Amino acid sequence: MVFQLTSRQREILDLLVADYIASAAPVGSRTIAKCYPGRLSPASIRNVMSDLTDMGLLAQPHISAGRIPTTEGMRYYAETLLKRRELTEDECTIIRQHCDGDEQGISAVLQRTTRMLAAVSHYAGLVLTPGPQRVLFKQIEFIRLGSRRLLGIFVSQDGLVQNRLIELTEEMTFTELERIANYCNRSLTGLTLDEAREKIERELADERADYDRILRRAMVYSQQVLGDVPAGDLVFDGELQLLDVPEFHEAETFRRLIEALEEKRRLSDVLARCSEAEGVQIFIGADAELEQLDAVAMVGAPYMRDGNVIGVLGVIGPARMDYSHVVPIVDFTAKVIGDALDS
Amino acid sequence: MVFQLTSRQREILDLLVADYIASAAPVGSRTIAKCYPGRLSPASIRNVMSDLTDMGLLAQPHISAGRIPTTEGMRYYAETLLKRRELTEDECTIIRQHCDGDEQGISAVLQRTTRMLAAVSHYAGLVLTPGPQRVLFKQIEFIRLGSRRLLGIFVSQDGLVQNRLIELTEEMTFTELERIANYCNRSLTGLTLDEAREKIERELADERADYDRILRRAMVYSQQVLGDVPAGDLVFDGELQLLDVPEFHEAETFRRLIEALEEKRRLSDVLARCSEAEGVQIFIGADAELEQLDAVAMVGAPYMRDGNVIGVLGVIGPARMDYSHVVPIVDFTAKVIGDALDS
DNA sequence: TTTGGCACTCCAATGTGCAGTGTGCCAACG
DNA sequence: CGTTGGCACACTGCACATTGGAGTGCCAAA
Repeated sequence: MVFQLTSRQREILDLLVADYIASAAPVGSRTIAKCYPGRLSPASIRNVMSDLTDMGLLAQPHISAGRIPTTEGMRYYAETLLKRRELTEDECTIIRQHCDGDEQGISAVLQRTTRMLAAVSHYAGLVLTPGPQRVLFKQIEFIRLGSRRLLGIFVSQDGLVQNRLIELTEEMTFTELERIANYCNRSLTGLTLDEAREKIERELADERADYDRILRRAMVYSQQVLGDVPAGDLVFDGELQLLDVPEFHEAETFRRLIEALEEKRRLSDVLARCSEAEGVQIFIGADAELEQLDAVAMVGAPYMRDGNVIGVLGVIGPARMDYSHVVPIVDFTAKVIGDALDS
Repeated sequence: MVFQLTSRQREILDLLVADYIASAAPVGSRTIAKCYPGRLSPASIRNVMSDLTDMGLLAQPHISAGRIPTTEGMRYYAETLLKRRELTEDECTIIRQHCDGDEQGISAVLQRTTRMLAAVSHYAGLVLTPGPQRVLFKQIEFIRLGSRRLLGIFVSQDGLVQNRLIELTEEMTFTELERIANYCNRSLTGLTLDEAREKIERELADERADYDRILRRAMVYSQQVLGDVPAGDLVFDGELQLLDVPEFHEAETFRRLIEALEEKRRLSDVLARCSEAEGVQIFIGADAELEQLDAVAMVGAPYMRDGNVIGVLGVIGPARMDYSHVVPIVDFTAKVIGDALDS
């Protein structure tokens, strides 16, 4: 829905939302009048507020209370009125420090980023790690742990490491293992995880490949290793900080929120939508297709490696979030992460 | 402190605590009288309760309310009066299923165990993984990721796998790497992690070892890999279930609890005490040296491998916990885990 | 179009009364 | 002497009424 608002309506909506974000309480006409630059009387402001209510941008909790923005109103605010605050030097430094990959692989970097997002925003931080379409196969190796045990190790191009124990039905010599690893590496290098899995499927289905018992093993083992890679995982941190937010003070509300977040499947859909867009996106309430979570909002941005979107990061908090603060944080973090990951 | 109670006093304390555990509310004399086998009048029971109050085993929230057990009273109950419930067949099966190592290494098993403990007890489950004195070195390997990058992989005897990326200052050939790995494995096998680290320290300090540049590298690299092993880590699960407990309903209380749990250092001390004892231990309130956590209790038991205690597992919940249920769960789980880990 | 005034609505805080539950003490009982 | 019933008293929790404050909507005047 597109709204055509007069400049006065916009101004008042802006002031009202700003006040609501700070106070979490319904805002009355007098409050607005006090800080209105044009010195309008409360009565005039009431008229405007009444119009905005009719349009569905504001609502009253009860007949004689102040107004609070509806989800629609918040969205209009976020899309049209929001003024970004500049980040301080300190904040930039903190973000850069935490995202700086100290060469310990992408998952460690992303984990630290999640924590940093939570700390800087004071809400919950989240990061969606690259999905199987994005993870690039680099190398697979097999280490003998005993006569009948293997450790399979997968390394992605960004340093994601995954290992899996494999129980053998028959012994394998060192040279056989070497041959297996070589074969896998030769035929899978450069593929995405999805493509690699598919290729393995095909080779296993292909009867002719049966001619070499060893190569067949190679496929079976790498299938096991690759099957375990938790690609597209959703990492959270700082959920506890949401307890400080009045909206989630009550045990039951907080619990429902956390449980909804745990249900990662659905959240992933939202994040997928986010990764198609460019730059920061704001999802508010029902927008996010998270039923019963209309008090919740998410600020997310895709992050890239070498020009391709590979994941999403962001912040989850109350719909009444301090967007002017959070948006630049998320935006900047996504950029920094991208730079850190670029090869 | 040792209390000498008459059998009547014991009986009444038992009934009172049992009722309090079920109701979470102060218990009056009439309530006790109703289910008292010897058919005493409320007045007589009041006398006994008054005595128990003087002894510090019971307390009154206010002058004319029922009694609730003090921490001291709970401890007496746990140590002297507690009758274990037998586990049902179902519960045994569930526990066995979840502890059954499907050969994916000790950390996966312990993680699943934590979750299971939380699910079965309806409180928070916790597991302290083996510390550096307990983890046995089995193998270390180095994989070339590029001309100047290594992946170091450490495998413990129980299948704990740890990997670390290592940035090289100069190239290494495949054979050099092989020599390094062989040297490490030869000199460290069978040691505990602590011993291995110490030995590496010593060799590095020893100037004579300088005669071989390669062997010196071996020590430096393995030091990096072993340094990363998160030994003695504390794993939690099901904290959210504590929100259902009336004691932790309020945001602030719950928050403090979780924060105290996160402060793992102090908790580890308690767990260390637990691992020195044999069988299930119950820590209630200040007992646990966790200030401001007098409403909290922990039921813990050490678990063993091949006869040696290597870690602790247990349940954290309200002091008013259903011990008769939780104690056998923790006890049985520790035994099952021990069996699963025995080689 | 803007403004001040006024009646009206509703919430939140406060006070009051009352029923319920529990204690402590005492005198009586076996 | 331990046990019991009775009684005065204490405190909570709930329902209910009262009040002050904040806010709206509408209207008439500027």
